[in-house]
Amino acid sequence: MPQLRPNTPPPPDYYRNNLLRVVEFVAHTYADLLNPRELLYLHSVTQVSRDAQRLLARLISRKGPRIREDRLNYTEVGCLQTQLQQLEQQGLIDRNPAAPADRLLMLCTKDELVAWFPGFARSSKAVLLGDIVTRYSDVQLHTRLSACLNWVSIRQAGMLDLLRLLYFGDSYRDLSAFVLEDLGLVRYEPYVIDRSNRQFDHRDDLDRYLTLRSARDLSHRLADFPQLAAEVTTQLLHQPCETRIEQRTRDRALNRLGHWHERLGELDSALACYAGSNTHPARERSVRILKKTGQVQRSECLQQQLIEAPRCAEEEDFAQRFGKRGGGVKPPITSVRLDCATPERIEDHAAQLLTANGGVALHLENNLPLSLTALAYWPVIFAEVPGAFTNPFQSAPVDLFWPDFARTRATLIAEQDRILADPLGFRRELTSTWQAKSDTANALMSWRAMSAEVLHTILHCIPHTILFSLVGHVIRNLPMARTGFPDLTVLYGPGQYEFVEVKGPTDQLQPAQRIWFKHLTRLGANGRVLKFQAQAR
DNA sequence: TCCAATGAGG
DNA sequence: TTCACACAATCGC
DNA sequence: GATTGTGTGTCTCCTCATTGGAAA
Ligand SMILES: [Mn+2]
Ligand SMILES: [Mn+2]
Repeated sequence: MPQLRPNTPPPPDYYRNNLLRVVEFVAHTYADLLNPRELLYLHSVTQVSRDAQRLLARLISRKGPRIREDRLNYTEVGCLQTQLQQLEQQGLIDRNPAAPADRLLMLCTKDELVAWFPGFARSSKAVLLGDIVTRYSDVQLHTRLSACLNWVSIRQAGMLDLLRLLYFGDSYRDLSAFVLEDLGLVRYEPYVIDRSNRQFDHRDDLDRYLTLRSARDLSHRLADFPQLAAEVTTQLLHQPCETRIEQRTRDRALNRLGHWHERLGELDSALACYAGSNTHPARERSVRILKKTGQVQRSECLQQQLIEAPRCAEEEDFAQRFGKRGGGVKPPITSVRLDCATPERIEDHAAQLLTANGGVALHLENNLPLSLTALAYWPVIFAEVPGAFTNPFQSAPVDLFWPDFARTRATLIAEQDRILADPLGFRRELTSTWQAKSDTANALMSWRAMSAEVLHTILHCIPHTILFSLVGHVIRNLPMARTGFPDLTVLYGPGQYEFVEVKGPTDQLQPAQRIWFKHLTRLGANGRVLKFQAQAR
């Protein structure tokens, strides 16, 4: 039930109510594991006046970290100064807080800088800013700017990050999720939140997660803090992990650190990182390093382990091919000379070429297998398995991309397969789900790419046996089936179709793409690579 | 004058 | 932050 | 030609206004 219209003012309490919903959910769900400081923060938010809450909700949605007071024009907030004062007294915002000079100056437009700091050479804003910074100290600039304008910043922004994490289950979404839903742009599956399986059961779980996340963030910015690499490495190697989310976060950070050490030539440290990680591509990297450093026997031994007990498809493919040039299975390749310079995307060029004599080429990539799987197994994906739905606004169960997703739901999948096995049932299930769930958020579904028309053409041209085995493969192997599907789905007519991966002159088939071709062959589907070769001169 | 980039907003 | 591409450097036959 | 490594671009709605820099 959309309650918002674009460019039409929402009810005065709209943004405030969204904020309070977050606060109430967190207070209700996690009261037992929040510390006194955090509880006090929640209390402060609920205690300030209605108008102050309205303003706070607006401030939270602004970019920050510093916001100019003269840019706070909100009709629903009465007496701005009173509310600012109250928010400050409650410790929720700071007014005119100190900050590095260049940051403060960025609050001003270029025209304002010219007016307020006369005597500086007129040039680009960046240069002007640099000139002013070298002339004044941070403190001097603060007093000078305070005479011209006022600004505020949200205090304890970390508290709001925590609120977002506990409400949404991740840190990527924010209060705009409410708006998108209320505008009717996104719908959400009406699942029931599993109150007996919280995302974080004890304070320890939360703390471990936060520690891991900061380590992970650091592993992304090692270039800025190279001196911290060693410390983070040892910390991660000794970090206990209890849940699989923790394990995965830790593994990915370790893989990143390993890669960093590799680039610096610190191969022993790299090996240590990879040894502590249970996730691809840790063992592949180890095989390479061992080979490169002359430890041939250890390298081959590990490679043998990968072949005998691969942890994922990528490992298996790597182990089969490493050291054997031109080894492994190869998809059929058609080579074409690239005669004219093509300003357009190479995939579009290929699409035109392939459909010159009729048919339609769709640039869907992974959207084809994933969206079809979403439609075919919708009830399986949103089945209320214990612990799968712990937060509002989920577009998938927590474990959608975990290796045992399908095992946990084996019975449900088998039931759904009985419907899908029949060609008519398959078609009915997909089209009716499309209509019933249109625009409902599903991590596998791209509603834009898989329009009703596209879906009908696909069902019309690709044989049922192929589609059925394709989605069956995907739902059972989501971690690997998520990437690498060929660029183009080309539909010529009933029973006449092909999946085409387009390659430019310098492009090479990627491991994930090779793996998909392997499975397409096994499933009996038509697939090939269309390679454009540079014009010989 | 035009334009791309950015941010605010529903 | 993700995935896939573009491009460069190197390897091995 | 195959392989490996590295850097990059486009994204999670869509529209409007503002800003700052460049083209004309
Ligand atoms: Mn592609
Ligand atoms: Mn391609």
